[in-house]
Amino acid sequence: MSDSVSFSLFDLKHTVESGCPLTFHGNYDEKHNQFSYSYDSALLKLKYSGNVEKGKLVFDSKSSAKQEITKRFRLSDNLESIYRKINTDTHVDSTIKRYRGMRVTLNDPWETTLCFIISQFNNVKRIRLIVKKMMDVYGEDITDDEGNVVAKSFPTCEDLKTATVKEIFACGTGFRAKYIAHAAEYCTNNMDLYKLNPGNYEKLKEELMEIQGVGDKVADCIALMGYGNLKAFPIDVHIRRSMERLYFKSKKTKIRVLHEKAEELWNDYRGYANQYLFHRSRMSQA
DNA sequence: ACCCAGGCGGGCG
DNA sequence: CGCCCGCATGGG
Repeated sequence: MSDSVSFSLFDLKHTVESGCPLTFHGNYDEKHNQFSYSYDSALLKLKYSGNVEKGKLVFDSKSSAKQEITKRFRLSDNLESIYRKINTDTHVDSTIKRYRGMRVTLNDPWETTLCFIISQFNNVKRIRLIVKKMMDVYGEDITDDEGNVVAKSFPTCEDLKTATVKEIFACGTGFRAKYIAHAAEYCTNNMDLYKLNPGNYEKLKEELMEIQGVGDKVADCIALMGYGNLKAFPIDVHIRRSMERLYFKSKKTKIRVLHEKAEELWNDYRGYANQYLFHRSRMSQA
């Protein structure tokens, strides 16, 4: 038995290939327009039908799946309205047209934290490799009706809290291993990520930065993709280059000034502007 | 071979 | 404070 969620304006491909946590832990099949990822001890398989303007996601019936999908892909966001708010210049305009329907995703806070600690000084392809390895080693088996292992769950911070730095290093995490071990321990014993206030941008970011290995940029990634705070604006090399070229005559500009500019231009929706600018920059580089 | 990748913490001035 | 450096690893 199957169920579905209808949407207007949603691009599955660019959304799941945007470098969000789903990119790292899920699997996208472009040929069949399908995406699968582990959720709630099961493998959730989505089939995309229709087009970017109007269509539906079809999946095997499960009580909480509909709610999960709507929430995860932020299908309740009014994208047209957000586009109007961030469309400040011709570069943004052409970017939102090119990747029309791409949505910011809302992911589990711990999963987002782990993914973006791994992301530092790294590239998307290798982040995915490392995350998959971590899932393989520390995740729990997800089985089908016959008992075959069809996937692994994403490891919780508790799943990781007893892991040694050496073991985590063996997953290919490199110098980030000590950060991951600390984060798992800290988020299990000292900070409950699920009790932070998603709406208070400054406070949220400040609290996230108490975790070793979480700095300004990673905290913004977690605030945006783990808590859904659209004021968050992660500044990485791609964003930095794009903004310096577009708004600062290609001059080297301080991170603080770039944050101020993003707030001035896109205000409460700068996280969405970030997603589009980042994606365009990364795509055109590849 | 060389360069870069969704940066970070630590150390120094 | 701000700046500079080292850091694991694999793909172009």
